[in-house]
Amino acid sequence: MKSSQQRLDDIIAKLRLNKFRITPQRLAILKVFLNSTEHPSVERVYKQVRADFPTTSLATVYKTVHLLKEIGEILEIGFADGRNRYDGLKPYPHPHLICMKCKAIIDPKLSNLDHLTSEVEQASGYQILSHQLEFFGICPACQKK
Amino acid sequence: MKSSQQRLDDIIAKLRLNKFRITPQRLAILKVFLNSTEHPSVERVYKQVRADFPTTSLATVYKTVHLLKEIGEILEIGFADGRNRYDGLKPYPHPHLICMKCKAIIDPKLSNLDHLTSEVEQASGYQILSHQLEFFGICPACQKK
DNA sequence: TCTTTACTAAGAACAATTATCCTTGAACTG
DNA sequence: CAGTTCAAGGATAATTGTTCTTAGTAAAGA
Repeated sequence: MKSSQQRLDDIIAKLRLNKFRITPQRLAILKVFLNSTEHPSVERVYKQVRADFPTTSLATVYKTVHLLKEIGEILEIGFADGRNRYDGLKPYPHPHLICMKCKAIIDPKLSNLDHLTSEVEQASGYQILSHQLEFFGICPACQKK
Repeated sequence: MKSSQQRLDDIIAKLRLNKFRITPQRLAILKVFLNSTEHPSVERVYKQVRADFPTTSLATVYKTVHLLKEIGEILEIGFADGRNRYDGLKPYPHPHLICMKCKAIIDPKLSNLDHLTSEVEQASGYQILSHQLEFFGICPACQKK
């Protein structure tokens, strides 16, 4: 497991390489992602960043999220109602387990899905580039209520 | 495989049973779903229904979609950008294969996923109620271009 | 028939996201 | 270390997909 600091440095290098500027806002947003295990929403990131940079605008957060998504350093977890969430720790396709009550999102351990992907690829003729797998349920804490 | 007519009758019976009225608009919307293999969007359904009922409002389509979702007769396929699509032919969780270029959605053949679900359920303590699995790629037709 | 209730249409309202427009500042140049 | 330049930020308007509100209509029950 790469350290968070190492990862941050790598991303900064990648941004520089692609001629994107390293601004304090971008750094602040990036750090929120690299230190969150709870798959934050844009709103959540915005609030967190505002704590340190009170003048940051929501548009900047959206732009940065878009940028980070673009260079493949965060993963978007899409929802039907538009309340998207993001994963900055494992920015590659992997399953998520979502509590329908408290909206908590965790990463379940699960044997890998590569064989499924190639099964589908073979049968369909599609060239598969990515996938998304979500389980919806009730977490242990919410079950007790 | 149940016939489309049989399925329509069943849904009508279910609506009646739950004291929902059978209106011409609802029938028209329902028929669009039962005759579409292409996983239509709300907009698509709206256009189709307008052909027969030119005064129907978009809100009615949304409401009916919501209702049908509620009683479990259509499946919502959620997208991060809000362009949701629906499946009225197989209203239970099953994988989808989506072309990132032309947005076509098909149902790939795939061995079942129940073991995955129970694997996750065991490991996490969550009570899993549903899941969603999508593969993103390029369809054979779009690959040629 | 009268009454009640559910439903529809239309447009307003909403929330998440994106675009616009002007200003600022990161990073390259000399 | 300035000076310059263009990408990025801030504020806010616009857009998009969806839901709510209101008033009118039609169906079912008394």
